[in-house]
Formats: sequence, structure tokens, C-alpha cells
Amino acid sequence: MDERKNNLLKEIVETYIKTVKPVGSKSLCDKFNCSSATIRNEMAYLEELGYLEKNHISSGRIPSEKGYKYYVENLMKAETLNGKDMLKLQTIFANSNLQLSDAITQCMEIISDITNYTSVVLGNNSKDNLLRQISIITLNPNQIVAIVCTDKGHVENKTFTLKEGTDLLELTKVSELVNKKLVGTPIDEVGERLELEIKPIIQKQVKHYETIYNIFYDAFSDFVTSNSNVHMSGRTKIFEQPEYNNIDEMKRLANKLEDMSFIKKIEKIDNNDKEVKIYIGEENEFDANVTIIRKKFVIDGEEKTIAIIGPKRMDYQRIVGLLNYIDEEIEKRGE
Amino acid sequence: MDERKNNLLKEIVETYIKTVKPVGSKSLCDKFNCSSATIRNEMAYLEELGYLEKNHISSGRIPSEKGYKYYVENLMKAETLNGKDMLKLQTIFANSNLQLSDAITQCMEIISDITNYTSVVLGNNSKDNLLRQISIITLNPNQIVAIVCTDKGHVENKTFTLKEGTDLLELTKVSELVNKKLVGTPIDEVGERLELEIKPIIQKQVKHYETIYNIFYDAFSDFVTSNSNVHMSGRTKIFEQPEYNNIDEMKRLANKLEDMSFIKKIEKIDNNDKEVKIYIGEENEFDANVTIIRKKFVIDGEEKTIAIIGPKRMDYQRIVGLLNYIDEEIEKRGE
DNA sequence: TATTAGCACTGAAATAATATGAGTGCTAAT
DNA sequence: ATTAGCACTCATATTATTTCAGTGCTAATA
Repeated sequence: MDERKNNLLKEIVETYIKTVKPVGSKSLCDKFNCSSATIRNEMAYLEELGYLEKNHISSGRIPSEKGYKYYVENLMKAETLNGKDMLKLQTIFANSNLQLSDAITQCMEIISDITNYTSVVLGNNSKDNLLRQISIITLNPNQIVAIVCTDKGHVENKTFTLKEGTDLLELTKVSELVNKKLVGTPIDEVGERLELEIKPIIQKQVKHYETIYNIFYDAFSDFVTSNSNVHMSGRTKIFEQPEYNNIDEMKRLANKLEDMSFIKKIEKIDNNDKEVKIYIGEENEFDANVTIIRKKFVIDGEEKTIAIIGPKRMDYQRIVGLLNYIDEEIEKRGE
Repeated sequence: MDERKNNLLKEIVETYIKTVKPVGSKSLCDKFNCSSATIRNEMAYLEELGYLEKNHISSGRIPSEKGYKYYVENLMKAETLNGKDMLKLQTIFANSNLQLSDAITQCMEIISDITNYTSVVLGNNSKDNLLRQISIITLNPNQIVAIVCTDKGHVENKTFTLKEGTDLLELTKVSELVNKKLVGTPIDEVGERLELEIKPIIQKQVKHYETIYNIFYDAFSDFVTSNSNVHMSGRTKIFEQPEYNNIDEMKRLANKLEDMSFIKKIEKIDNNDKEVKIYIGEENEFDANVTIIRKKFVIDGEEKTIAIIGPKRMDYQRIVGLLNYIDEEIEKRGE
């Protein structure tokens, strides 16, 4: 891979990203000061290496997944933001009333908007969250709300209709007990400790202990399974991309984007990697026809994942530039 | 409109709903024991009245919006559920641990699943909800969560990072004041009363009263604008319908379904009508190419709206049957 | 040895020509 | 009031034809 071959591949990838049309040899003559035949020879070589592909024998070249990967790893330079985009993001971070995690969510909305890709923010893993407090609020003699709050400030709640004869006072007593004994426990372990430490105590002291126990158990288990930690924006934005000008492809992807359990996979791969990660096509577990660009942060002691979902022909320079910018802003704030 | 004309229209609408293909005269001869020419004469008459349409001069007939409307109002009989569907819904209502409002949400998910239409549940209008309690939970010396709970059991929360020198004790004091003075106030009026009744008091007694005042103000205003009262399922289901085998149409609708403010319009029209309402095409404010079937309930003193969004060629009998069934189950529970 | 002009060849995509058939409206007979 | 009969219409499918941007390869050239 001499310099000209590198430049050629770079040019082809970037042209294809812009135009979504196979790149022919003639169109590159001017840029490389040589004839189309020379370009064709070089192209044939790049195809042999697996970096380029053809749709049919006489079509122009398009980058292969391997080609994109090589481009991303060796040829691409992250873009520095243009003034307009920077301004938009700056105003969000400048607002000091905004919690950092909300600022990130808003940024991703903007990014989705200006790039026409889908964006995702994943956060508050139950394992990072410790129980801060459970409160019981009575609505009327039959109904109560149980509110669980974690040390990271995440709140979930659930309403219960009480069975005949449940004692509100006892309910409050148990909630005090739970607060005394279990505050500081990782949320996903609360269920277990409830069983082992709380149940034996209330079994002796409380009349309808089963009913009451179940209320607490339910309130916590809902927290662990809740979906409130996924925030997606521009779910339909990606369909503006020309590769989805095909109904079946569109439906397939739309369905996947509905399925939150699918989305959550994004944070699992390369779990501890805090760098900008780019998963192209087959490389990502979500869908072989998209690229996912991901970045993880730790904010206020809690891991947060942001990701952009777009076609394989994504504007890598721009997205990486945008994510780098967000990273800088977060660093600044973190001080 | 003699009886045969009614039957003919009914037959055409129902056939078209099933087959999505224009209905020709020949195919109806057997059912009506007459020749295709007779059917054609009748069809021409129904077209004159505006109940039927043609795609082109020599195509079969399809129902017009007016035709659907006439069908829905005069010809249709709501279906009684088949065993399988009924079983699915029954198991949901049979689970007495489930709050009624959650049961409804689950039902709508099932309905979306079995019918391939999109379903929506709209609830907890801020005007119906009265303040039950506001709690302040401290996460660390700099951060707190404000949790607002209403008498209907709806909870919203917001995390705040405190400005240097904000006194936690004073914050708690103000929260007690708010609880003492404003409990029972409709949520959407709390902001105003905060300004008129609380501000003057704390102005005198609290040092950094502006900061503290803003925390409360923000916590409540978020509640009013929150989207947590919309629950949609099967957002992509409607695309299984053959009328959306068209990319632009699909995109258009997908975008509308993303926009929550659009969806919320469904509850506003004919605001107090508790009957099953059917809005066909131009009749609904959401989109001229869909039908919306809506039903409102009052559950635990709070209004809840459910709606099904499908093509104009919706299976009206089935959907109305399903909604009627849900209605019955709710009545039963309400006792 | 690297480059390039030249040329035959490919295959997608657009355009045109043609056939098919399900449906209609209308007229005149029953 | 119904219907057989017939000319007519238009969407849809099929096939043939053309166009053109692109290729690979060979042989000449710098």
C-alpha cells in the first residue's frame, strides 16, 4: 500500500460516502493527474486486497467492509466541527442548570437531527446504582405508591392496590426497616437481601407479611428490568439514507429499532473500552447492514454509553469529530 | 337505499377490507343471485351517492371515506371475540396484582400484536392530578432529587446539582412548607401558587431563596410537560398493512408516529365523549390516510384514552369488538 | 518499469412496443 | 326489473431494443 493507493482508497471511500454511487475510474483522473487506465490498475489491486467491491462486472467500485475498516483505522481524520454545529452543542453545555447526563441526551438529539442518523443514549445500569431510599406514599386507604431512589438519582415507582386488611402502619414500618438495613446495597442485589435479611424479621413481627413482602419485592424487581435507561432519538432519521429506499430493508430495521433488548447489546461489547469504537456491518451484533459508533463515559460515577446508528457508508469523519467534541466538553465539566 | 343496496355495500366494504383489491361485479353474482349486470347497475347507483369509488374507469369498486362511514354507522356489527383472542385478554384482566391502568396498556400491546395496527394509550393529564407530596432526597452534599407524587400515583423526578452555598436544611424546610400549603392543588396550577403563596414567604426567611425557589418551580414544570403519559405499541405494525408498501407513505407516517405532540391530539377531539369513536381519514386530525378508533375511560377518577391507528380499510368489526370487550372487563372490575 | 491509448465487452437502466385480462357502461332483448 | 352481449378502457406484465458508464486487456509509449 504505497501512498497513492492509500490516497486512492481514501478518495473512493469519501466520494462514495457523499454520493452513494459506485466510483468510476474516469472521475478520478484529474485528482491523481493520470489516466483512467492507471486508476483502473490501482483499483484492481485494491480489489484484490479486498478493500473494494463491484456491483457487477462493469460497474464502478464501492468500498467493502474491510475497506471501510482500513479507512477508519488508517486514512480518516476526524473532522473539526463547523461553526454552526459547534454553536448548537455549545449552547447545551453552556447551560449550567442542565445535569450533565441530560446535556448529553440533548446533544445526541441534535446530532441525530443534523446528521440524519439514529442516536442512542444508554445509562443507569442497575449494578452501578445503590439503594438510596425507598418511600411509601399513601394515595388513599387502598392504594400506595412505592418510590425507589438510588444514590445516582434514578427513581422508579410503582402503584399498588392493597388487599383487604393490609395494615398501612406495618407497611411504613417495613419501609423504615428496609431503609435502615439495605441503603447502600446495589439495586440488583436488593431482591436477594430482601429475601435473606428482611423476610425473616418481618415473618415474625408482621401479620400479613407475605403481601407486604411482595410489594417491596415487586417495587425493586421492576427497577432492574425497567427500560427507562434507554433514550433513542431520530428513530426514523436513518430512513432518510438512500440505502433504505427499499421497503423490506426499512421494515426490518424499523422492527429492530423498536426492540430495546436489541439496542442494549451496544453497551455490552468491548465492555470496558472507553474509546470511540466503530463497528462496521458484520462487526456489530445489532445489524449487519449498519455501522454503530459508540463512546462510553463515566459521569458522576456512573457509566453512560452513547451511540450513533447509521449506514455502513456513514460520515465517519464527521461523527467521530462530533463525539470527540462531546468528550472534550465533558472533560471540561468534569473538572 | 333498499335492503339489497345496503347488503351490497356491506359486502363490498368487507371484501375490500379482507382482500385490499377493488371488488368487481362478477365476483358478487353468487352471493346476490343475480347477474353481474344487475350488480353493476347497483354499484353505479352507490357510486353516485358517493359511497363507492373507482381507481380508473374500468376497475372494480373500492369504498370511499363516506362509504366506510355509512358502513360503520349503519351496516357493521361488532364482532364477538374468538376464543383465542378472548383468552389472551382474559389472562391479563384475571391477574389481580396488576393495576387496572397497566392491564389496559398490556391489552393494547396484545391488540396491536394480533391485529397489526398501532395502538396508543394516553393518560394522566396533569389537570386531573393533584399534588400529593413532594420529597427531597439528598444524594450527596451537591446533589438532590426532587420527587413529585400526585394523588393518582404518578411520579416524576428531577436531579439538581446545587449551587455552592445552598443550604440543604432550608431546602427541606421549603419542601415541608410546600407540602403543608399546596397538597391537593392540581399539578398544573402548582407553578402559579408557588409564585403567589410560597415565594413571598421564603423571600423573607430563606437566604438564597431564588435558587431554592427555582428547584421547586422546575420540578413541577417538568411534570406538566412530560411525555410519560403516552404509551404506544406496535409503532411499526401498521407498516405490515399493504397500503404502506410505498416508501414515501411509510416515511411520512413513521415520522408522524414519532411526534408525540401529534399523538396527543387524539384525546382532544370530542373531548368528553366516552363512546367508541371512529375517525376515518379526513375526519381525524392526525393523518388523512388512517383511521383512528378511540375509547375513553375513567379509571380511579382519572381519564384514560386508548386508540388504535390503522389504515382506513381497518377491520372495524374486530376492533370495535375488542374495545367493547375491554370496556366490559373494566366495568366488571370497577364494581 | 510505470503509464496510457484504444478497443471489445458487460450489464444496469431506461424506453418502447405489445399482449393480456379484469373490469366497466350501455343497448336492446327478456 | 333483469340480463345477455359487446365495445371499450386501463393497469399490469412481458419482451425487445437502445443507451451508456464502466470495465479488463493488449500493445504502444515515456
